[in-house]
Amino acid sequence: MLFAALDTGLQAHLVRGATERQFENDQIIQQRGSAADGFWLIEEGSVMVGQFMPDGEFRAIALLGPGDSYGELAVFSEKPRVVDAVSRGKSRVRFISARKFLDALGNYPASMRALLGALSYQLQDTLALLAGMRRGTNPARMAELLVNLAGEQSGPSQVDITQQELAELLGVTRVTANAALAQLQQLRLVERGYGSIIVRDRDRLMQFALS
Amino acid sequence: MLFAALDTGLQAHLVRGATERQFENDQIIQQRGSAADGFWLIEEGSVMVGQFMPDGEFRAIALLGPGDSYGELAVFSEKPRVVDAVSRGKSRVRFISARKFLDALGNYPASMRALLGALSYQLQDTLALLAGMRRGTNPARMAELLVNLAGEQSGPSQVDITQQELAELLGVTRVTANAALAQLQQLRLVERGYGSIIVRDRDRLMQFALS
DNA sequence: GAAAGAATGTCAAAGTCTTTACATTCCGGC
DNA sequence: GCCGGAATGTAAAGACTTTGACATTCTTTC
Repeated sequence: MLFAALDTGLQAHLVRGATERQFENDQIIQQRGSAADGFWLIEEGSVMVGQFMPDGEFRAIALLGPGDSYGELAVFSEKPRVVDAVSRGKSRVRFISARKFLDALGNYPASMRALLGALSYQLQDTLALLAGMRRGTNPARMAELLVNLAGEQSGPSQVDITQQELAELLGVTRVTANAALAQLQQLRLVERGYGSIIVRDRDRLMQFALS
Repeated sequence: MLFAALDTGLQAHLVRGATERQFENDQIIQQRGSAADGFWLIEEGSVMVGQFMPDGEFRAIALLGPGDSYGELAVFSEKPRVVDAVSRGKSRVRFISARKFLDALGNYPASMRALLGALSYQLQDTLALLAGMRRGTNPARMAELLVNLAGEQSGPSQVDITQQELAELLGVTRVTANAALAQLQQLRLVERGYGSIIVRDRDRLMQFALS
């Protein structure tokens, strides 16, 4: 995330001057097409970023949690926002205004360089994702997604997410997501729960994703 | 492209100090995983950027032409390159070394800010593409691709590209690409040629892509 | 603890894409 | 002008995904 790339002094300065806001479940935080007057920093809860299609379908891009930021891109590019953001459950976020941010950034040239690096890294990552998108079977893509969601720890861990949300992140239907999970469960890599997935063996799951 | 975002004085300075190189058809210009010691600026010909999959299949990401640059991302992020680049026909490119570039960039703070903007814009664009690409029928995705390739002019225009290359850009087989083109042709939106596609009506094609 | 809502499990039909294969058409070089 | 390689056109079988539908299980809320 980009906010994390900033100088810690700058981070603290921005957080101090930022207003806090709360959002309820399914409440829309930012809408596609709106002007970019700032960006958000998640303090508590989680936010789903994606696009609502004309037919009402939601295509998710990322699931963000505490410490993650979003909406900076539109600030830098000075273009309207291209994604919608929806609160997932209750969430508490800080809004950092564009003007304040850009003004302060001028005093931290090193952070500007760091931002360039972080942005480039993320674009590289996204381009690689774009190329590899249709590669691999659905269970393999699901495995990769779960590895990312499970985080760093190598032991068993629980990911609180519905199959519908997993399907939206993969861009498939719930039926397909369920079938993929069933296959991973048969291999004893994960276990399906109600509103959660337990990752039994992160290492083997990652290996499966690459096959 | 990012190079175009730089100050014209800086552009000229970089081009002067850059070595020129020629590549033959299908020659590999940069390989995934290699270190980023600089970036390329296309002067003549065109370059296909993408990834070679383990099974030898090529998954294309973008088709670049004269004036376009690539390879800057790895320079900024200081990570290995994530994409392969292959010359399409003969091409002439300039190699701009990373050290020279980063040194010079320090003297142009405004260009640094412009780069942030350009990078953000491109990441926004790619993210939107990622969300949109995941679904939509193949003819619609083909229509969108052709609109991008055809460029700005609204009259009929010819795109010199094979169906195999179009298929690689979409991530489908040639059979599917051909079927999609056939459907677009039936609607009189495009015309299939030998090694080229004629875009008959760019506006209606764009409209079709969004349906 | 009963009811309502949310989430999961499953099935079958319909549609789409890939794979494999082969025929045809176009273009450049001799 | 002919020939060979490159590119396109097409067909059929098989695999996978979506759609629509319905049953079941789990959780929360009165």
